[in-house]
Amino acid sequence: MRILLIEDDTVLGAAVRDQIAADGQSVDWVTRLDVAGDSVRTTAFDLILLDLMLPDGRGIGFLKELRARGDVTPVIILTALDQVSDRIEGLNAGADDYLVKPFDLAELSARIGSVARRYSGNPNPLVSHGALQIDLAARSIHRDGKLVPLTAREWALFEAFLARPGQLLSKAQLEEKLYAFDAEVESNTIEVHVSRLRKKLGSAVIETERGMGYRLGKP
Amino acid sequence: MRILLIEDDTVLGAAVRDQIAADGQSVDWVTRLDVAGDSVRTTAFDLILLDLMLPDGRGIGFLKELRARGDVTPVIILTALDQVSDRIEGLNAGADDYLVKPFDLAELSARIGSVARRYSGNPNPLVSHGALQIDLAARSIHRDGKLVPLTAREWALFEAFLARPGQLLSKAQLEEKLYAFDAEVESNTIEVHVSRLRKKLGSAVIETERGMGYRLGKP
DNA sequence: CAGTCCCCTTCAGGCTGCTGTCAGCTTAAT
DNA sequence: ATTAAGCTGACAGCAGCCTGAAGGGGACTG
Repeated sequence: MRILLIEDDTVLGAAVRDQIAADGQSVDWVTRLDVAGDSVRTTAFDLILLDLMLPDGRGIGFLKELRARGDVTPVIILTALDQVSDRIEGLNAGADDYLVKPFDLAELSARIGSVARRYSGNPNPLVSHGALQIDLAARSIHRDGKLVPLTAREWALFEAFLARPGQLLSKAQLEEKLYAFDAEVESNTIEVHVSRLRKKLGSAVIETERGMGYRLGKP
Repeated sequence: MRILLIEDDTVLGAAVRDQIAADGQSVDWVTRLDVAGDSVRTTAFDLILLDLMLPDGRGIGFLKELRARGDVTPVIILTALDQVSDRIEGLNAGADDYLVKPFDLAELSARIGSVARRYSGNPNPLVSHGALQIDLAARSIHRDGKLVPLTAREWALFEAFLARPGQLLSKAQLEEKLYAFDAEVESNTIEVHVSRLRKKLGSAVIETERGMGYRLGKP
């Protein structure tokens, strides 16, 4: 597991680094937020330990920025005792846990293990298709890392395409998928939903075969 | 949990008592050390909140005496003396934690929970989700540091979401979780419980996917 | 055993926003 | 150029969802 330690206190920093190393994890230790910013952009860490009082700014801002970019790397805040509001603010800003200085190194290990375990839970299998990442179990689609919410009908339609990638599907077939036998649709409903899907997922995702039907485009 | 509050300041004492009561704990409030001495001899408390400056002596002495008798009830010191020497003396005398006046009541709740946890065996791992801090083992949730009591059904429901954060869960799936196979629910029970959860935990916690189900919102 | 309290379920009314429909426009094929 | 086929903005209706209120029932107390 790769851990980023952001801490300007050299004594505490060294102690934490050694403790983590003793646990068999690898540590990158930086003492400034700007350096940390570079690190998280170039390396995918599994966990970030963040001190709140640093020479070049407050850690809260760093954390908020991180989350604003959509980064969900777990963060444990290390904070001194008298920063009550900071701690609450930290958790609200998206921290996963906090430790109050001075903390026990064994407790640090425990917290790291806890967070790691929480996040190593088997994630759902992801299907990639071009810029789209599809989590079938969660029914979520990310486009360029951003969540794209689909409505029920849109999902049903998109699922039909995903089930037969590259295969031509006539409107009649699609209607059959979307509407249990009995229901009747007498208009261009499929066209409308395809249009809505393309607007959300990108126009290249579904291709039109004039007179024949639709098919899922190549990634 | 039974808590003994030893504090001679009537304003602060009342505030602390109310806060603890709001957290669902029971409080005994005394203003003198001799009364406190009687209390600890007749009642088994789970936690003692101890002011250091009292009309009939210093709290440190009381604490030392307590420990000398082999009493290991956790003690949190409340002190206006923001002095390192006092803190150290308090901790050396056997205190488990301390709060410097004026302190945040939410912080007090958190500390109480923390101490309680420490003495209930290992510290339980805390899961943070936005403004929520969730103790899965203790089945307790703190929102902005304040305890939010959940009923059995509410917890079962919330747990289902926590198990698969971000994943879409249909009402059918949730019903399966809440009601062992046999039971039948023929109404909008899930909706009602979701509604109650949102009222307690914040409306953004659970998101509705119309026609498909619910999912745990992003922190 | 009566009394009390609180949780759970059910129901009903109100609201939201998805969905199907249509009209007018664009594109492709002949 | 003509025509068929597909695209898309707009909109009304309604299914699905939310929530306050009420009643039943279980657990606890005196």
